[in-house]
Amino acid sequence: MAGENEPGTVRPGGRTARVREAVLRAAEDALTELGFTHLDLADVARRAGVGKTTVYRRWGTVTGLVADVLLDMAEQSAPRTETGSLSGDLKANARLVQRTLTDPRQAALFKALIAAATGDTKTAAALHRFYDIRVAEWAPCVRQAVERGEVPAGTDAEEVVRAVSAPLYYRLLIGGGPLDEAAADRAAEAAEAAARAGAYVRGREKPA
Amino acid sequence: MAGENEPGTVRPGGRTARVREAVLRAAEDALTELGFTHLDLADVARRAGVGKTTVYRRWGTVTGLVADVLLDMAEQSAPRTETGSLSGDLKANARLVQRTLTDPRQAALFKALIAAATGDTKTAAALHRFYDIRVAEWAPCVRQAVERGEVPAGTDAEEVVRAVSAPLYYRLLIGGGPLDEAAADRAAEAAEAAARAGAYVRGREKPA
DNA sequence: GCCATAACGGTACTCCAGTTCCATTAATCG
DNA sequence: CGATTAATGGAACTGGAGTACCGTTATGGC
Repeated sequence: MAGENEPGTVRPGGRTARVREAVLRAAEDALTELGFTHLDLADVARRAGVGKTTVYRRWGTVTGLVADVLLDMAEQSAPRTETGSLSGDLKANARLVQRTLTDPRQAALFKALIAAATGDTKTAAALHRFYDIRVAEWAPCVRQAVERGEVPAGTDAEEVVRAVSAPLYYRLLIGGGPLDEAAADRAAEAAEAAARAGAYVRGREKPA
Repeated sequence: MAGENEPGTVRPGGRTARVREAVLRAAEDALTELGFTHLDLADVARRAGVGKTTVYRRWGTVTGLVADVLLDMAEQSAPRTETGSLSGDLKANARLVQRTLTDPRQAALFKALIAAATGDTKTAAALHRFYDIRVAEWAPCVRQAVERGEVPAGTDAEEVVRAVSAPLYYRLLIGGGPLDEAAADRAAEAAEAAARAGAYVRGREKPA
């Protein structure tokens, strides 16, 4: 995550790009294995087969490196499945999130990313961007439900998608209950029920 | 968070207790001001007016100290308000959480606590305990709603309370939208609508 | 293909988080 | 109140995270 005229901006090709790739991959591995707390930039450099001077010059701090990891992750997008019904789509989304947060390696990585974002504004912005993109990919299924009349007009599609994820992340980070398929299905059903009841209609004065 | 026969267990009175108090207060201040990332135990010792050797001996690591802060916070409980209706109670809860997470100092502290918990099992356990207690304090208002027939029998009261908080914490840590009263009210309404629809009934096979 | 220089990488250095050691203080038991 | 020793706290030490310096590599423009 280089600043204004930081190294890597004038000659971004060839070696510079290769170094970035290697360092970001190494950073993901290190975050997964060690977590945010025990991350050491010299260790990342070693894993990447790169001089530690380079890592310190281009990324500077652990949070700065994590911010760049997030920018990189935001580019690769995963396609969503389509089931035809709001219930089916939301459940598919919930299960995808649940599987991600249950996989030991991915769970560790996401925890590390979120922890890093709590301490640095730029990292937080990169995290928001990452999730905004992911949420936007799933929002269309809610808009289709609005068109089909399953859900009130004016419903905030993004907010419904976030409502599916929120309880699952709550368990991952805060509450710590089981993160199983039942939890995923409950999250999807709750979001759907709330959406049908009009809880996510934008700019109301009073509840329906 | 002393282990089996760590210092402080044989003679817990007098000075030892005073040191613990001073260190925990100083740790809260430091976490609030600097965040989890930049916390330094020597700095905490200085703030507490205590030898840094003592802090390292009794708490060892930053996450260890945070775990003890959480155990301490879990003891002091805040009473809830009662409005008589489920809608009113959940909204009161949502607004309380929203105000906490909006206050700059408290928000910083909670972010730091959650970030610390992502990296250490014991700290995570202490965090779960803290929130289990807070959730349990608010669960009765949902149980009363079940008795009044506002919500289906078999509804998991704790899960409803967690559902109110989840979207607010999602914004704080992950999504980053506005954390205002409208967001709080929406969270409360959504949880209520989902609860009425039976989304939080325990041990169902199929959705209602 | 050649030049100017952006970017990398090794080495040596600094500084402070975390440890070790031991003298001092005071909590608990009788 | 006095003895025992748990617990604290100062001071000196150590290792490694982060920095500075400078020679080497190879990118991008001509």
